[in-house]
Amino acid sequence: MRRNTRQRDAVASALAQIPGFVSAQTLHGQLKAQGDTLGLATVYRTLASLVDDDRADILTSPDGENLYRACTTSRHHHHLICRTCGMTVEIEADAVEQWAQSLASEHGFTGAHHVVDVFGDCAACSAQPRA
Amino acid sequence: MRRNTRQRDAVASALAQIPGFVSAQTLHGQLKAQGDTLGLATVYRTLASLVDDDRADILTSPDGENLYRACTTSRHHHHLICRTCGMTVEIEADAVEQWAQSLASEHGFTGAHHVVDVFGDCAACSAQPRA
DNA sequence: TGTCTTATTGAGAATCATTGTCAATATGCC
DNA sequence: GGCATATTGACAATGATTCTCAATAAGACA
Ligand SMILES: [Zn+2]
Ligand SMILES: [Zn+2]
Ligand SMILES: [Zn+2]
Ligand SMILES: [Zn+2]
Repeated sequence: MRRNTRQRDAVASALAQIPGFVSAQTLHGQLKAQGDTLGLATVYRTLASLVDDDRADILTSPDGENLYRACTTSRHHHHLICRTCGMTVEIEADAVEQWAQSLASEHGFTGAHHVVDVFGDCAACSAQPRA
Repeated sequence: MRRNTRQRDAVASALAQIPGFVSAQTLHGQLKAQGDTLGLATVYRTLASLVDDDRADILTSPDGENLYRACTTSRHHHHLICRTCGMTVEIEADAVEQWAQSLASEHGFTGAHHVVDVFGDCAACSAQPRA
């Protein structure tokens, strides 16, 4: 049974207030900065459980860090991510799901998962001069 | 200037003989097993330079490891990867390319790149009992 | 409300891929 | 051959993530 704890709420609500993806480390830092005291390991565990419950998204940044984001929907979806400001658009694309599914089965693969993310510069960031 | 060394050749040819993606660690292990002596750091550096020269592909596995593969084509493509044995199928899917492209432009994104990889267990590995 | 079971926490150690250090070595150009 | 320097390798260092395990607290139940 999953118990409700102060820490779990703190992590979930902190995550919900952040517009883009954050790392566990950063989230932990922000929580501590605002007075919440909780262990880093707890943040990792809580984020993992949120992902497990489809209440958060996870993705690996180009430099190998795991980033998390509160899900607005629990349905499977993909992302369009601004590599400059981190702004994220959630994407649902049945065509891609079906493509991935049939691709895997055509080649005899089972238990297929897929990673489909699009990175670019959003309209706002495209208009800015280089950072 | 880039110099040709025994180690670079060893890494490049070892990589070329492997059908799928391998980690730097694994490749280093195989090289040592076949008698080549070279440092792990050298394998990392050489693989990075191969990627830099577009002579190798790199991707990050679901568990955060960097995997490398000798490029057979310089054309843009995706992969269907066995998470057990690393066997890889190269995929070209214009539909996905167009989808990603139009998705990005619909949302005002510029300079879009995408990550599209499918992981699963290949037919051979699916037939095996659990490792 | 009090008790009990056990999920959860937290501080720090441990893991593990990857990168940095730097003296020793080897390559390409003359 | 000789030189400048790119490269190597053994090892330390980094850094994110996970593990350990005793202490704590959530929730069920009486
Ligand atoms: Zn942006
Ligand atoms: Zn999908
Ligand atoms: Zn396989
Ligand atoms: Zn593509």
